[in-house]
Amino acid sequence: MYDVLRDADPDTPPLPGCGPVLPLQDHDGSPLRQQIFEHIRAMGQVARSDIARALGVSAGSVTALTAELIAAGFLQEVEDSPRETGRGRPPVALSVVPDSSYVIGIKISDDQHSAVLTDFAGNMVADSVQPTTSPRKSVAELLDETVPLIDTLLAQAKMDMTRVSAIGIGISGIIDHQTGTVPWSPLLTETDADLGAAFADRFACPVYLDNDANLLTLAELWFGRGRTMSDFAVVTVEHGVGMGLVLGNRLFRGVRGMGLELGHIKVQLDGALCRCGQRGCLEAYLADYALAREAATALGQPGSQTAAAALESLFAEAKAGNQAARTIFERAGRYLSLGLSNVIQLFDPALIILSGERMRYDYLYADNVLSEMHRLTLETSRSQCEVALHAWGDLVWARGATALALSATTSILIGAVAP
Amino acid sequence: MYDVLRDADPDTPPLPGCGPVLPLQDHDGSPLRQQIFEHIRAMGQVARSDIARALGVSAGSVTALTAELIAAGFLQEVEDSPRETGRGRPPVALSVVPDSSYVIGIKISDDQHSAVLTDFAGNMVADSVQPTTSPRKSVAELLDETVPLIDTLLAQAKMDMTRVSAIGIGISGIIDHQTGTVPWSPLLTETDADLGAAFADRFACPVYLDNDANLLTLAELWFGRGRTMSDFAVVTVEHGVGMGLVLGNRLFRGVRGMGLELGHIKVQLDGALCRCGQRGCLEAYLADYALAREAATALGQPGSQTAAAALESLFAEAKAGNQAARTIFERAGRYLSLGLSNVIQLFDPALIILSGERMRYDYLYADNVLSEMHRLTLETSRSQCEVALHAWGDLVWARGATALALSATTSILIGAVAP
DNA sequence: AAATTAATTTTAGTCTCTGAACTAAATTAC
DNA sequence: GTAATTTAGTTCAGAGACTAAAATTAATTT
Repeated sequence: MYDVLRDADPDTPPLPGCGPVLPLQDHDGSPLRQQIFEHIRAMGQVARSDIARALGVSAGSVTALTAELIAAGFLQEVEDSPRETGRGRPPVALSVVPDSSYVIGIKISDDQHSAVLTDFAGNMVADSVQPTTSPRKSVAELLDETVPLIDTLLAQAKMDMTRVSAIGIGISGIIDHQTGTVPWSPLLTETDADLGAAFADRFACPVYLDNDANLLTLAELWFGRGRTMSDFAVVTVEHGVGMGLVLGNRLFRGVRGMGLELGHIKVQLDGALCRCGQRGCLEAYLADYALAREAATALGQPGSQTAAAALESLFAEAKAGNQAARTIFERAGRYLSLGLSNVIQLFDPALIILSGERMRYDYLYADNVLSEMHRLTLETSRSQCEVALHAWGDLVWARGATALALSATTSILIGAVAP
Repeated sequence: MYDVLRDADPDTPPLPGCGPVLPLQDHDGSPLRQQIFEHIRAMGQVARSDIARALGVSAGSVTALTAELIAAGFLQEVEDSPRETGRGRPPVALSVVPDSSYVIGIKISDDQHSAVLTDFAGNMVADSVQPTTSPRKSVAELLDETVPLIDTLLAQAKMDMTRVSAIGIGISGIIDHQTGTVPWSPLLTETDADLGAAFADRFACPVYLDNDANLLTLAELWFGRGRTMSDFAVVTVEHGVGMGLVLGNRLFRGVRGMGLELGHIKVQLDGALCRCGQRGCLEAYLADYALAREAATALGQPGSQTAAAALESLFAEAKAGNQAARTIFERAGRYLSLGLSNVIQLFDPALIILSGERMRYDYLYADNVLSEMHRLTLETSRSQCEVALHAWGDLVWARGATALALSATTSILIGAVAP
């Protein structure tokens, strides 16, 4: 019933290119030059005539604008002609010049930081991971920790910072994407930290910030299943319960940029205690610490072990047939159904992607969770919501951060190409 | 604590004009001609120079485009100059020619239909109400019932259909705004009724359809508090619990046009039975039939009376000090808090308007509902959500329907003005 | 080799909107 | 009362972004 996606799925050859494949419904804002560039990157390679047809613009415009982009070094003609079948003059495919620009994506975590270097065509060129000791630190300490991370990355690709156009950074907490500030994060000792500016200063490079859930959503939009969907939701269950939403190929960040806190919608009056201090939050029934708490009670496990370890042993117990352990997962599964059903009821997406690194607790992602979700949802026949499970490697977040940097960098660089 | 708005509030003189006052953030799509027209209508009357400043366009463009619109009969210069204070040449205000076009808004209900005639400047010119006997009928019967409704309306304004440019219709149920079809409605015997086409045929006029909650939201956006807010949510508690959302001055209808079913989000696993057949829906704790059901149980009232009557006597009992009646309202109030808190958590609006005709059960709209809502919400200091209570007359829905027709008609008529 | 087909390129506009110069109508300074 | 000052509105050449249609190029058929 679930549509399970894995990174190295052999039977689904990855689409060429990166970024959303479908055109924006509302693509008035961006000039045609940028639309053409983004279409070429999304398709991997396309001929001018196909671009004209796909975007519904005249061939003359495509010739003129691609000529500018070729002259500026962002596009190139592909030598070997891919299509030999046609009758008339063979099309000449265009593609993005990969090393016309690079971006770095960084994910800050409590136990390790990861980084990815991506070229302008969206190819992952290098990656590095750096363990960290203290989960919570000052901005200055964080900056110092990031230097070797980026050094390793650049050394791997035999590059230096001068060719990097932007850095995207993901960190959990309350993030103000607009200003690049962090009102609060569990990983920082400061509040209202001007993290974006601090990084921009240190690395002399534009910096873009966002939270985990949005990064994951961008990763789906740029590199995953979401590329062929212009509207979808992403739900992730990890330390907390997060959600992201894409509307018309664009990340929706909530009216004032702080919405989509799926983990803290209330699913029970006076319900279970959440780490946010309130009661009845969805997260309090579903996140790792919630299950670990129940494991400690039901199985008499010591409360001293980490949430991850408690969860592992709870999972093993359930697998071994322990009924109490199973009940814990089952209840969590029912609450997941309820949460997903509420997402469908409010946003009516055509697709929900359950994404993240730990999508592997069968009990949580069993078929009956899905059927319970549909049972809890008022759906007209035409609008059954599809649900896909996408287990990524641990570099997803950093890749999502490169998508963030890439999309911002693209409009700047391509917008600056003069006629 | 609540910001209570009433239609005839003496201390808040109504803003002139109609429609959103704030410009669209993303107003690339509409040509400048339409932007100028809509700005003039929103302001009631403005001088050309003010338009240029407000929209950030050159004065030359404003002169040229307004000249076209004046020639086409949509705009006029206002004779008496309103501002006498300035130094230089006095500005000449422009305003919409009210009778350049008219639209009709119709609300279909179970017990009565109402209609409003609005001129192109947004003024309500006439209204009529027609009782109906059977709550559920065929499209053909509905059409027949609508004829006298519209006849009365036109007679009142001494007009005929030839001057009406569009009809907006609101009906409860599952409405497909795009196609004008009604997959299901409690007021129709047919399913998948092509209601829009049927009306368009009968009245020889473009017809636009939408559901109650969206109409109410449009009424707020065009004529109410929402005019000065480009992003807000509307929540209404009537027969059911409805919700509407405005993002960037535009009505957000959910990804596929069927979302925002706030009444059917689940707030309790295996909770109270909802009329949709499922359990634990917010509506099952909050809508009139839910309260009436509890009233029947707690007060031993006969189940035979209407929900409205049961609710009235329950309210009277509560007012008189009946503890059981009070408890019913109190619990409903807590669930309202919970529902509002979930709206804030997911959408993060700056304002929620509690709107509708029956905003008068103090117990439901008491200050402690509001404080409970804030208590249930994770809010950073900068983003406290404001809540306003807006009690409209029973023509709100029909007025909202005129807004629907007006916005569609405007782009057609103004777009057709040739240079 | 000529006809046909399809992909680009060129060229001559069209549309929309801006910017700067110019006119119009009032107030204020002397 | 007249000139300087201010603000509103008008005119018009032209930039920028595209389009439409003719011209060119390069292959496939016949």
